[in-house]
Amino acid sequence: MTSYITLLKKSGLKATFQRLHILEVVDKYGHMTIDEIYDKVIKVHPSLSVATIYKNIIIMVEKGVLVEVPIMGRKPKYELSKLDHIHMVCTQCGEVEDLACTKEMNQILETLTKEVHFMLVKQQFNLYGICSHCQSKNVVQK
Amino acid sequence: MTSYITLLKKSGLKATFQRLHILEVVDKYGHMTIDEIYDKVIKVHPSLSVATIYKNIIIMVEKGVLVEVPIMGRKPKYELSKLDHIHMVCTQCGEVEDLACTKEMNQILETLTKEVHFMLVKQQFNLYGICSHCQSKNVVQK
DNA sequence: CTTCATGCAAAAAATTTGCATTTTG
DNA sequence: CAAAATGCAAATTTTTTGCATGAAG
Repeated sequence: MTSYITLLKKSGLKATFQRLHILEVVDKYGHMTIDEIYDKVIKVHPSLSVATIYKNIIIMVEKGVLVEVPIMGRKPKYELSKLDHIHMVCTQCGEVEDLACTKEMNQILETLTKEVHFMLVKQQFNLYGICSHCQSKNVVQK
Repeated sequence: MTSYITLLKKSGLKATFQRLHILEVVDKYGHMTIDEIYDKVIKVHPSLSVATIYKNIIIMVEKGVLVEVPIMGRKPKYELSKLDHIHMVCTQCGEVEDLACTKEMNQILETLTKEVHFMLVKQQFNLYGICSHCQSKNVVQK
């Protein structure tokens, strides 16, 4: 908790309970949509208003505390800022899992973008498929 | 034009003027948001309704004719289906350019996902940065 | 005690739906 | 012709805004 406070203050934001709860929930679940965050936070803080969620997500993304993870065919999710990594999106259950980027990949991308004079700042990789959990569920059901 | 007709019919969709215009516009500009598509198509087909745009984007994505390209902090764009490739998104002008995937990258991803038992079906890579065009504009302005 | 954040309600924007009419194959 | 698609208007859903009140530093 105390680390979230530091994080917010470093970013020039006041450490309100609403923000702390949002960060806690996002951290705990890894990747969440706005309404998933709202549903979770309202349980521990029933007076929370949707407007506050929206305002906070927006400002925390602006300040770099959160990162928006856009996903094909679904609502975007949000995660805590961390080193660039790969997202494995399960097209069945919608869950997102992280995978570390390899050094080789980063080098390849650096080379490729340099060739076309694109000033690379950030990368987002989404892999779509079926997660191991859904795969085993599918086998059982058949 | 005639190839779009074939494409639609192969996908089990009737080749209406509305759909042909949508495909033409998306093909011409590469990557477009729903309202960009609407704005362009309405010029050649003024009676077009927004509902038709939505219905068609949805069904053409379902049928695999179009692909949704989700983008951090912006509305999703749509493109014609083609081999997986990398998107370079300019954070300044919002334009999206394509970059071919390399064989090495695909192999790395295959290995990585196999390790964690993720059944990989499709990939989407977004690189965010400043396109060469905006870079030169920026220099001039300073 | 000043600045910033919240919550509420209203407004605006984006998307979806139902249905009568038209178009396509 | 039958099936599918369109256009319109209304209904939902999602997001944004303004402002009075309350909390944080």
